[in-house]
Amino acid sequence: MPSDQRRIQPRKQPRQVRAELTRQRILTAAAHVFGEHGYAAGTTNRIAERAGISIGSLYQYFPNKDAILAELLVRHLDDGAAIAERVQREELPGPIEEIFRLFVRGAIESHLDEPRLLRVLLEQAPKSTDVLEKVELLKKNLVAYMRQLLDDHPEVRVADTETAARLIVTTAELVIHQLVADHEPVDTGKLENELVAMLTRYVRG
Amino acid sequence: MPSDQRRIQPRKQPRQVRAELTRQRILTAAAHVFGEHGYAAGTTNRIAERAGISIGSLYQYFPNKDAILAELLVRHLDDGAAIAERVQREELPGPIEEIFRLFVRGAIESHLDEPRLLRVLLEQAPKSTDVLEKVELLKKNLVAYMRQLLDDHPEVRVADTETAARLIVTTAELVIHQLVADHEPVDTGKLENELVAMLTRYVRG
DNA sequence: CACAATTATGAGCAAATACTCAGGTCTTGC
DNA sequence: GCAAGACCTGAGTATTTGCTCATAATTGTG
Repeated sequence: MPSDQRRIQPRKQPRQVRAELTRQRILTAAAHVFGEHGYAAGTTNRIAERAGISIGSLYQYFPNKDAILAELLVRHLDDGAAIAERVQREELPGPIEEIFRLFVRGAIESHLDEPRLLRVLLEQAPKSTDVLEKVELLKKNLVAYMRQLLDDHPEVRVADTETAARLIVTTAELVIHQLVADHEPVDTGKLENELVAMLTRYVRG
Repeated sequence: MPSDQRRIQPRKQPRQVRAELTRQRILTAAAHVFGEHGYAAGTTNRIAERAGISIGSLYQYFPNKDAILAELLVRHLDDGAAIAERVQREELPGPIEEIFRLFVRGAIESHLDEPRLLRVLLEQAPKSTDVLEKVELLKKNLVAYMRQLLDDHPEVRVADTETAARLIVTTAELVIHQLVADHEPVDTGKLENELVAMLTRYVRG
């Protein structure tokens, strides 16, 4: 007998084209609404209204409100993981500045559309065990990779590479989230340059 | 005729000792509850329960839920402003590293108790015009001061001091918020050292 | 002690909102 | 062209929660 996980799985797997289309509409609308109103004020009825469907349809594809936000978050995390892997797969004999630049640029790019949503995702996302683990895992991987990079690269001159790696990953993540979604957004080119400069000079000592 | 601002002012000014004591209890309880459950799930009934008073008493001193969180935020901002002023008033002919250290240490210290609350304050605080302006003002002052510092100090070698100042203030604020409240909190001494090192090396070029 | 002002109480109201379900409409396969 | 299943609808339900108000308890004052 299958375990009781009905509350997380969607009610129906879409089998017709219009169904998949409805699903997409819901997610797109949810991204907008959550980004605009935050999680609490982003009501399911508002999402359905924006998507141009009825509230009933929404609950045919998502068992509850959390599941919608969870799926948006998972998508973003998968994007981030893909970017990180891509960077890690490339050859990395060049100066550490170039490696930092690849990371920072990738991170900035993945935050350009829907910047407000992403802050909501990470700041107000319900602390449901499931997705939070995924967040932690991705971050731990990033920190671990960063630490190895610091350990191996000849240019690097910091003593505590563990703390340094954590600081670097945290800084890049937070600053990008904040400044991209800011009221008076910075020029992303400048942001990239300055952030890369800060990180590079830091590890060079 | 006085404008209709009854909804923001507390219902009563405390005139007896026990009243002021009740007010404090409410704020202390609210700090705990908001820090533990977040803003939305931090219900007024829960706050009253934790404070050991009735829900009615709570609404004798605060006109609504937002006002409680607003007062907590204002208190924190005033603390921050006081620290910033104190640092700015001191003589600053020394190396820029020492100035950064004063700032960073002050910021870390003011986040040591109730670190979770502070994240809630800045991340989920309702965007009520009133308090948000205070936040923006404090931040603008900090950025302005930092920029002047960068412009004047001989050690500094960054081209765009405006962007640099913004990056520095944002970085310090966010990283401290994040890492102090983290699941596996960093050693604050290490955090101070590494953060100061990063900022210093950045502006020295 | 009297009695007025201040403070405390908590059951309950009104509004918001996540979610259901009984019954429709559209698509598909034969 | 016609069932059968897939999809959609939206008024309504159950619950949560911010907040009120009539009443009671406590404190200050003469």
